[in-house]
Amino acid sequence: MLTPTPLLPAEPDRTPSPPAKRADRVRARSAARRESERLQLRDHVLQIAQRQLVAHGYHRFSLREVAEEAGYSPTALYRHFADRDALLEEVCSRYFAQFSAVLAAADRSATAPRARLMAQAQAYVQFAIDNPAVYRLMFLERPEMGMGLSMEEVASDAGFGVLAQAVGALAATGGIGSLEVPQATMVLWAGVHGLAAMVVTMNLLPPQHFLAITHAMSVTMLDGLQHG
Amino acid sequence: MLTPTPLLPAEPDRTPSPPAKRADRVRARSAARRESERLQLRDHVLQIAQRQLVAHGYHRFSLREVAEEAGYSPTALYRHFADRDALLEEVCSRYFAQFSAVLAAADRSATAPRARLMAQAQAYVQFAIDNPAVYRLMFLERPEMGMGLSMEEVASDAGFGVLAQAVGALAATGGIGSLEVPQATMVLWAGVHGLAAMVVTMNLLPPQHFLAITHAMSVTMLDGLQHG
DNA sequence: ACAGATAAGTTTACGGTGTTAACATAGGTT
DNA sequence: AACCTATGTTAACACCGTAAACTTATCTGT
Repeated sequence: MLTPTPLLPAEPDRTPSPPAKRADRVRARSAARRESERLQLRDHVLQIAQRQLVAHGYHRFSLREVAEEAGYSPTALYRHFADRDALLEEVCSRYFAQFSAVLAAADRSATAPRARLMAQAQAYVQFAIDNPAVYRLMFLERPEMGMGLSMEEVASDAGFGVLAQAVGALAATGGIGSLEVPQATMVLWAGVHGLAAMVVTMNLLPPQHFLAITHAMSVTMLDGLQHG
Repeated sequence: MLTPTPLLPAEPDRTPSPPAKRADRVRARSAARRESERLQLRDHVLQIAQRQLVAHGYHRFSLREVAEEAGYSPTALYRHFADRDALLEEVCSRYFAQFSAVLAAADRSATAPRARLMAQAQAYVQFAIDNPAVYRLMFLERPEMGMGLSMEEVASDAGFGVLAQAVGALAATGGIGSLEVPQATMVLWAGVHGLAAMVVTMNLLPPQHFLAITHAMSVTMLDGLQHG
């Protein structure tokens, strides 16, 4: 009379494992399923947000429109993201992974430190050309980014590890003159960042011109570091 | 019976100038007064917009709030400005004048081309540090800026005339190696623009650090140009 | 001098945004 | 069976930029 599931034979102790664990297992599996559903939904929403960001551009991005395309009411998204900014932050972090992968690939395309840095610069600006709205979101529209780091912390951040490492390699060959590695890293980063910012915010020149200028800037800076 | 102003003695032909001009004069003066009032109002609104822009930052800037502080209904501003963007555009253009004055002053603070460019770079980043919201508005939030110019047009634009001229002077002393003046100008501009963009969008380092990096970047680029 | 045009301001209203609060409900837990 | 929690919903709030209609003062032509 204590059997709680009268419809099923209950089949007690089919496995010799410690008793009363079966319920725990289904419970765990159900929890896992719910969790996976939750993640799947998050992923779905994030994919849509991502699509709309690149499609409509940064300024037109709207939480309500994401919700509509996802088939939810606007407020439903608040169960999964704190607010609009948090959602964009997540989109951001996904692209950060992709971005650093692109830079790493460019870095691997050459062996000499100088060539590695040239390739990275080219890939950096190319990424901005390919993903203007995303680059804008990642680097131009997040006032809370960083918030008082030291230069070393910035230069050795995960996103710029590839850059800092290549600069370190260049330094080992005596290629950065009197500057320290963090300073040189910041200078190089700021340089390409300036070009990328121009690409994504003002369209005064066609993209391939920017790639040419990127080349000119890279050789200029690398030459300058060497003689500093 | 043709005298149009009966309340006044009319005092005909007090001056030997051609007759029937008096009415025209008061009309002209009244028109001038109206025009001046209009300009004064525009100026008033623009000053408030300017203040709110630097006070609340770019993202919080609101046309309605400007109207309220100015003592008008929100829609009243539409008699004087086409829309919100036009208003910001005017604020922008005022700062452009100030900005290029700052750069020109820095340029005059030295005589050697290289020193002039160093001073300009420092003043450039300093301006961004002093007016982050304004710099953002001027260079980061105007997608319609430029719209397909040639590199020569950009480099010789009024705002960058000082820069381009100094680069020209540097070129005359053989200081920019194999690059053309427009390319070298763009490279230098993009470099400081990258630093300025970092200053106004992410606060990862205290401002004086950015000035130090600006110095490092300037010498690096100028050295690099010389050996290119 | 008077009628009409013009300019500058108002109120009202529309469609959009992000976000909060109150409610509904299905699922798992006890 | 009762309860709780997670996940949705709808309704509502406070903004935003902007268009349309209306009011009113000023200037203008006859």
